[in-house]
Amino acid sequence: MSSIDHALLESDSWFGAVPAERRALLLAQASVRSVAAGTRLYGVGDPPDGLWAVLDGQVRLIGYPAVGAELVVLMMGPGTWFGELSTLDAGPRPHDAVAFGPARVLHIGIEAFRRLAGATPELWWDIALLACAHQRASLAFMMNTLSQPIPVRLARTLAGLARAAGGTSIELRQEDIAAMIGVSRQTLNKALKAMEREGVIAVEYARIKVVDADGLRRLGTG
Amino acid sequence: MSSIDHALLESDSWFGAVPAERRALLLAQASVRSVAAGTRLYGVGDPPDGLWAVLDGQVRLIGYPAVGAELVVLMMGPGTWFGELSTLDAGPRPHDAVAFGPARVLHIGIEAFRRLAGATPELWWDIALLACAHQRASLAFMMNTLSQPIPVRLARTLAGLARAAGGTSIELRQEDIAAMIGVSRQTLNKALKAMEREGVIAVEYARIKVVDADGLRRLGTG
DNA sequence: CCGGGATTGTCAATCTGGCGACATTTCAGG
DNA sequence: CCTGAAATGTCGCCAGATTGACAATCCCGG
Repeated sequence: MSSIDHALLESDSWFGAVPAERRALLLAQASVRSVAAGTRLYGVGDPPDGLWAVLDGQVRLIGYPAVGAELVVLMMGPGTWFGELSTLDAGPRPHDAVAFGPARVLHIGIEAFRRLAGATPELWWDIALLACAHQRASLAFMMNTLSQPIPVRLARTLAGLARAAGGTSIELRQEDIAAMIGVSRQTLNKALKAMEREGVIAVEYARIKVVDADGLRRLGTG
Repeated sequence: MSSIDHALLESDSWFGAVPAERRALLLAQASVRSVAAGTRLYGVGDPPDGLWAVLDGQVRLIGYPAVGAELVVLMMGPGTWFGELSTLDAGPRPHDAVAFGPARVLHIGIEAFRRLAGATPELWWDIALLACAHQRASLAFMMNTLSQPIPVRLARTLAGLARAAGGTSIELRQEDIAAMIGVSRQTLNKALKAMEREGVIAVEYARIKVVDADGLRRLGTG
């Protein structure tokens, strides 16, 4: 357990707001898993298996709007907690959680969580607030994506990805970014190139570097 | 208070699952409001003002993706509860709630709810489950809308509207339905006509009648 | 250091949906 | 029953996105 970076976890706006004694309860029950690239932590329809957090690497939440189609619902970087919805309402998982690249994750099994929450019901309250935060993020995502011109969607998505990655380097194929904002790879490439010409980002191989974060925010307010 | 239709409210999958004694607590604090068409019950950014339910008519949740643009997030018919997100996390309203047509709504003020929940903390649990249900609905909506061909989105939306209306008659202008699935009125009209030719629906003036509910489901599974 | 698979850059052809315009139909109110 | 406002049905045109194709570039493993 000594490998858990407490400062990182507390930097998360949700976990950081959970009182320290309950944070300790959760962490005491958590196990660290190192997973290979592409590992599916859970899948659509699975029964609840507890709470997760990203320690290193990135985890994607992926939905399936239709057979053969994928939609990246959310991309999560270190410090982010997820999996609270099924933990709360005991319903099936609404999406896949897949490790993008090798990752280290924190896992609290559903039985362990229920045991904890049985003794400390405030934990239910805590993850309800996590659910609220994710609900707001979902709504914001819908607003971002629907009926917005592509450059704006792209700017907002990149800003979010950069924040999730905790830096200025976004390690994603253009194809993945295209899927996130719902356009073809070719169209995305054109938009990226246009943004690069404005000096806001630098397009590299399987990577986008944010050169001018303020410029990105400005483009996202169009 | 005698004008509250208990059978209607209990038919809601969330409220119906709340234990009867807590349902009674909530209803005892609720006031009935009759509002004119277009009344805004609350708006984006407002502080929390409690829980609501639709008794008669319809209420739309509307977001604003950009200046001048509207997005109907959710359309709610009689029996539906809403407003739990801000009630739970005390954050600002993420969208407007607007009465479509004259409506009767149930309202439990935020102070009243907090007083109730102070004495009966299980109420927090209850509305957390409501939040979960809405989160799942949001995710489903995202799957429906993003990267789905128009006929599929239309079929799913109509199926949902028919269910919300509690029958086979959907009383909406084509312009409103178009806004819900994010297309122009003209495009929607074309899709409606195509669906009518397949014998699944009947298009009337400011109204859609579902003729073949099974056929609608089939089209929504494309 | 070199070859092959993966990723990106770019083009032309095609298609889809948005938009403006306008005729037609329906409804409500005098 | 008549009239005007609201809603629907249908054009054609156009901007922009998709698709398929292919060359160029990059990275990794042997």
